[in-house]
Parts: sequence; structure tokens; C-alpha cells
Amino acid sequence: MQENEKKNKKQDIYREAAKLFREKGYNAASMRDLAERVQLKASSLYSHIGSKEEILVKICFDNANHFIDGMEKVENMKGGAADKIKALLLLHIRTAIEETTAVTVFNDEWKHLSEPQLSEFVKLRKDYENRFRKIIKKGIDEGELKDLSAEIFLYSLLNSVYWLHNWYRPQGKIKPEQLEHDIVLMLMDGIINVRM
Amino acid sequence: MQENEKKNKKQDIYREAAKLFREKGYNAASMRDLAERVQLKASSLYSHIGSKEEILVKICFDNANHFIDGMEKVENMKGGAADKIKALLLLHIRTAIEETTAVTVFNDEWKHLSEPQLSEFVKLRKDYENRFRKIIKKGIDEGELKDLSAEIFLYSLLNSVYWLHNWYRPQGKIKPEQLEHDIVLMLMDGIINVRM
DNA sequence: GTCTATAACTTGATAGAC
DNA sequence: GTCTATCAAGTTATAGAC
Repeated sequence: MQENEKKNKKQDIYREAAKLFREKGYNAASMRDLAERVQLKASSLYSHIGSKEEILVKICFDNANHFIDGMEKVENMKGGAADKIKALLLLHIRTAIEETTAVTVFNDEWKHLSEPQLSEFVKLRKDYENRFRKIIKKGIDEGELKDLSAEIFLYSLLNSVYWLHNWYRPQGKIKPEQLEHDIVLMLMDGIINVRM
Repeated sequence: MQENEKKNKKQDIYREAAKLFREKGYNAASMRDLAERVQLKASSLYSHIGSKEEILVKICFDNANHFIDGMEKVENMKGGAADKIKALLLLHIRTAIEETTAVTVFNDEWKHLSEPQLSEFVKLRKDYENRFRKIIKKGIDEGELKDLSAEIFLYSLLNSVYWLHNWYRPQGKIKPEQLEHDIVLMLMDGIINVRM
């Protein structure tokens, strides 16, 4: 039972840390704040975790791996560039809804990683973006996508979904299904109403 | 001449502070870091500025006012929703190019403002977003824009341009004119190539 | 595992000589 | 205006009693 309680406490700490990092930013969030939230003294945290940065490292790399796994599935699926881009957008949207706090930390706080994890993280992120870019370029070459800059497509798409967590509230008026539908349609076909 | 030198030094400090806040984040950027960059000792900074936060406040509110001024011009111009949205996108794109560091701090570090400035800043930002939302809603009502969620349009548009500074390099391959052209076209008409 | 006490360090900001 | 010296408060993390 002890082992079980310890695990629950550890999960507690990670979950509350993610929330805290999100609210205040990694540097402004102190171990005393965190301890208070899980009803411990600061020093007791160190019976469960090794360091503050260890928490950040786990959140960042868990999420990076999640997106890279998703990318692998998309690369192996059948379909054209539009299908694959749509699948990637859904991956981002669903993750943002289901793992809001973790995604926030992953997106906003990774820069506070220290070496060598920082370089490793940047490498993973660049790898992900390269694979996304490749899909876009193929779509442009084959005429499925407009002949504009792949770079601009890539980052406009990513920016639209990267910071979803900053405004979307799962408890609000907009249902997840509508969110998915509208964002995908808008990025694919634009906001302009084309009259037939 | 003394007064002139002081002013230059003060500008120096503000400019280097923006860079530093951008690189490290507001909390991780120390006054000792900043002092070193402008070739002073930390204590000497206080002959030119009142506090660290004073710098953040100035950057945030200067930028907020810049965007609100832009919004006012757009509201008073002739044209439909598409024209106005295009004008606002260009405002964001051009500001991101010309004032990269300031926009970064404005976008990413405002949450470290303390009260009452924090509330005041959030109010300005909400005001800006409300006025943007109004333009989008009118466009939907009049059939100029697709009949999808105005909320989703608003934040997908804003997210696409808010974080431009994270990837766009003015010295890189993509010229500002192409950046403006491609982003606007993509957000207006989508990435899908429509064959006639 | 949790606590108190504390080490070792960094932070923003000030006092006062020059 | 710039410096040295310093303060008071905050930081992560550890030592050792229980």
C-alpha cells in the first residue's frame, strides 16, 4: 500500500506542477507553492522527485513523443497531403483539449530546459516540423495545395493550433466537434464565403 | 550633452531589456544580466530606470496602444469585413517584422505584470479582441464570410500572426512582401488548390 | 515520508563614497 | 552617474531527527 500511495502522490505532484507552471511560468513557480498545493512541506517533495527541472523535462518529452508518435501514424496512412494535414490538425486539437495543461507547458516553458535536454528537445521539435514540412511540399508539388511558401503554410497551420490552449475552454459554448470541424475547414478552404 | 547621453543610455537599456526578456523570459532575466549588456553595474541601472517591472510595463502598453490605434484606423476605413481583416492581418505582420523583440515580450511576458497593470492590460487586450470579433461577426451576418464560429475565426487568425516572431527571420529567404501576400491569401482562401 | 533547520546561492533594490 | 558594499527576501536543495 505504501508503494501505491507514493505513486499517487507522485502523480499528484506532477499534475499540480503542470498547472502551476502554466499559471505562473516555470521560473516564477516555486517549490514552496507546489508543496502547498499537494499539502507537503517543500523539502518533502524531494522524497518523490529528484528536482524541479525533472518535472519540466518529463512534461516536455512526454508531449514531444506523443506528437512524434502521431506523426508516424500519419506518415503511414493512405491519402493525399490534405488528408494528412487534416489528421495532424486533429492530433493537435484533440491533444490541446485533453491535455491542456501539459500542452501549455510543452509549448510555452520548454525554453527553460537546460543543456543537454534543451538541445535534445529542440532537435525533436525540428524533426517534427521537418516531417510536417515534407508533407506540405509534396502537396504543393502534386498540385493539391496552393503554390505558396511551404514555410508559411507550415507555421500558419502550427500557430493556429499550437496556442489553442490560450483561448479554448472545453466547458464553454463551443463543442469539441465544432472546434475540430471549423478550424480544419477554415485552414483548408479559408474564411471567405465562396458563392456558387 | 549630459541629458542627451542619459536618454541614449535609457533607450539602450530598454532595447537590451526587451532582447533579454525575449531570450530568457522576464523572470529568468536578471538586472545583472541587463547591466552587463549595457556596460554598467546593476546598481547604476537605477539612475536611469525606476524598476525592472517599469520596463515590462512600458513595452506591454506601448504595444497595446499601437494595436489599438491600428484597430481604430481599420474601423474607420471603407470596405467590407474581408478588407478590414486583411488590413488587421497586415498590421500584425508588419509590426512583427519591424518590432520583433517588443512584440515577443508583449505576447509572451505580459502575464508577469503585477496589479493593477495586469488587469488594465487584460482589459485592453479584451477590448481589442472584441472589436476584431465584431468585424468578423458582421462579415458572417452579411454572407461575406463562411457561416462558422466567429470565435474560432478570431483566434485562428490571431494565433497565426501573434506568434510570427517565433519563426520568421527578416534576414531569411522569405521577403516581407511574400510573407504578407501568402499569409493573407492562405487565411482568406485556404491552403487547398481550387482547380477551375 | 514528513518534518525542522539550514546551506548555498540568486534576486531586485538601496546607501553612500567619489 | 557610476561605483562598491550590502540588505532583505526569495530560490532549490540537503541533513538529520522522528
